[in-house]
Amino acid sequence: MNLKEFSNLLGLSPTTVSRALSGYPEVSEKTRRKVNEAARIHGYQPNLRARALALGRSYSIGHVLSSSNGSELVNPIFGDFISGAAEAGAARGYSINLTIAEQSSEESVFRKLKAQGSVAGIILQSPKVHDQRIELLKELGLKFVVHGRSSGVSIPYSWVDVNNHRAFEQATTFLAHMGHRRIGLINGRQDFDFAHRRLNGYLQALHAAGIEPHSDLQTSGDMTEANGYAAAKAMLELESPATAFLAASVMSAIGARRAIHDSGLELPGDVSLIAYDDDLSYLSNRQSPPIFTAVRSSVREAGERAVTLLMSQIEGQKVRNDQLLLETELVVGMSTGPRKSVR
Amino acid sequence: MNLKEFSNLLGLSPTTVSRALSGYPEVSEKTRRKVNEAARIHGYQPNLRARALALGRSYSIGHVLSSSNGSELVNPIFGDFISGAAEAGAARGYSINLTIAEQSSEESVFRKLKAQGSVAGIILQSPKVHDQRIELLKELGLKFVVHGRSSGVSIPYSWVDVNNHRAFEQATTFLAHMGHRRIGLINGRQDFDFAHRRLNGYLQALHAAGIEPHSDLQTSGDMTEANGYAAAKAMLELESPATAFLAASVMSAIGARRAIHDSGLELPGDVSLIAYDDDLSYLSNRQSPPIFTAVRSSVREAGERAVTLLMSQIEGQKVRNDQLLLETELVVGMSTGPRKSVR
DNA sequence: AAGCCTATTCAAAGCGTTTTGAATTTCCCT
DNA sequence: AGGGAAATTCAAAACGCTTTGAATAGGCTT
Repeated sequence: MNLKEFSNLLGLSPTTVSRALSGYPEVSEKTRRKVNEAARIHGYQPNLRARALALGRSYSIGHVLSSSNGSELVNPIFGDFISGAAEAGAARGYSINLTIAEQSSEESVFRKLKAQGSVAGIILQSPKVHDQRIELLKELGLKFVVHGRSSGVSIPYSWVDVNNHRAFEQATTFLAHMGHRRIGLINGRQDFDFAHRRLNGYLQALHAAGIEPHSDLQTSGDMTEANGYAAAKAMLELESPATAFLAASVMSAIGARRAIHDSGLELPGDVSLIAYDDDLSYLSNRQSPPIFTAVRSSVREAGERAVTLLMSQIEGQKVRNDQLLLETELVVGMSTGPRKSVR
Repeated sequence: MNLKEFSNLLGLSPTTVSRALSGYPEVSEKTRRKVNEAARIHGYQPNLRARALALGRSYSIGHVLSSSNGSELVNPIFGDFISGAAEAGAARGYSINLTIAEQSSEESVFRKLKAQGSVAGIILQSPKVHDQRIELLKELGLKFVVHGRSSGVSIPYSWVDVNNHRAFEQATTFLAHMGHRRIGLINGRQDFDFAHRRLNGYLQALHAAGIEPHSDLQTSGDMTEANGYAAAKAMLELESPATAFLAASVMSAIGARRAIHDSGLELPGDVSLIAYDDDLSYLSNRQSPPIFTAVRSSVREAGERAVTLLMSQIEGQKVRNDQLLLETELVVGMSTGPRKSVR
């Protein structure tokens, strides 16, 4: 059923019906009630495609997954992030439009999104260091919010990020205070901006504690269980092995834990371990006490915040460059303890 | 730039230009080349909203996440599944339209999707036993494919599913052949159909091996690390403890592994463990030998297959009820071994 | 070169909304 | 009762595309 049919049914003009449904003031209370009632009964809903065309805007938020020739891994935080984003969007009648693109064709996908007018705005996730996409989106005039920041990009843009620097500085300091001096960093991939910032936080804390950084004690790679295992294993087999670890995700922490057990060591008796905890719903570290001592920030919340920021940009008239820095919370769990004196 | 402007630029009518771009035969090769060239140069792309309206159909595939009052966990397989789905969709110019709804309002979301004509079809995930949504979608006349099946739904519908029954039967039999008779099942939530089928496969294998099932050795719950831990822990503390486990996901298997270590036992020396492996990209069990012995089927592939099936339903004229049963592969890894004679 | 058929191109209508500007109704005051 | 302002309602245009049915150009045949 379309608007014309529906308004005929009521003996009203399409104009009035449309206005009644959209809550415009120039329609009498009586007819508004009548219209709403009838809409409910007959199940009439304006066709979204026509509406989008007439209004010249779309009610969806774009998100482009990058597949980089199929080999790249799906971001483990994607599910929680997008669920938060979808929730915040749904509250204002927006849905998420998901596309996938190889890295090489990502630019053309953005251009297409712009030309086709299929999205009202875009959420950009996991930016690299000096991420090209930010400049591209600005240039295209698309509204967007970045989840994370990109060092080296100088133009202003909206973002929501966690204070990764501070989180890792704090975690490192915590370990140093417990007497650890051989602290292994199991970081995410170096080309991602957040990993870059985490490394800096780690280094700064080491410096403050008067500890010499060692390249043997720093690795980076995909945040998988397997990589966490391999990294920790290697650092435990050093001549002067690590006595504590800092893992960039609970997943790598789990791998590190396996390496520790495999080496016949105990957690936290022999070795300490702090994880960065995205508070993923399927990987909860919220029991009390938490399994892992962790610096925690909910990625689901970040998704909500990012979309909320995007909304205000879409619905407001002028381009804004809002920025939101979320702080992590240090939760002490069962994976850290003082350094064993003898080893 | 819109079609009218663009065609003026070329000195052609909108009709011809539109046809040239869509590859219709009644336009000369020469003008087609000219049009395509110009489109490339000026970056013209037909507005998708207008196109969708004119064509009366949309180029997106709906997926409704259920949030059930915020407490429900994001499905851990969601990321990989949707990435596969998006990839298969992108190949044919479709994108994924993501909405979130509380369980109570899910029905109205589907109705809205239908009335607003915003999607060409729907992917339904993780059906419950006797899932109401299937009948609803049929009734609404929406095209859809279910990832999984729903026992108790008798009307025909399209689905892509893994042979969960056979997978768990096979895994259980494998353990039984190694001498295990106290095999603990750490299952997913019982209301999900797949968990139901897995239980049946497990029971059937026990029966075939002449092993009496025991309710102490069967748990079900969210497939998290924490639940895997708790379940395994409890089964190891029984008077006559489990000597082997069957975990419904790698995540719960990781929890079970922690429980095993916590109890001072060795894997696979003292206890064996088989996981159901969705082949998630961030939770890879693909090293050789694999960490866990597992029954494996890629959920990413399932996403691709589901969308492919949906496409043929959308683009074909008649409603089809295609069904695709994927088999799992048993991979032997480092977590299983013969039952220890003494214990 | 005229005539006819086919290959191209075009003008206009339609998709289902929203919105502008005009027309109508209602209400109140004198 | 008549007039004017305010409150409602309406007809028609617009959004940017696709497609129908008509018109024109082009190519062959005689």
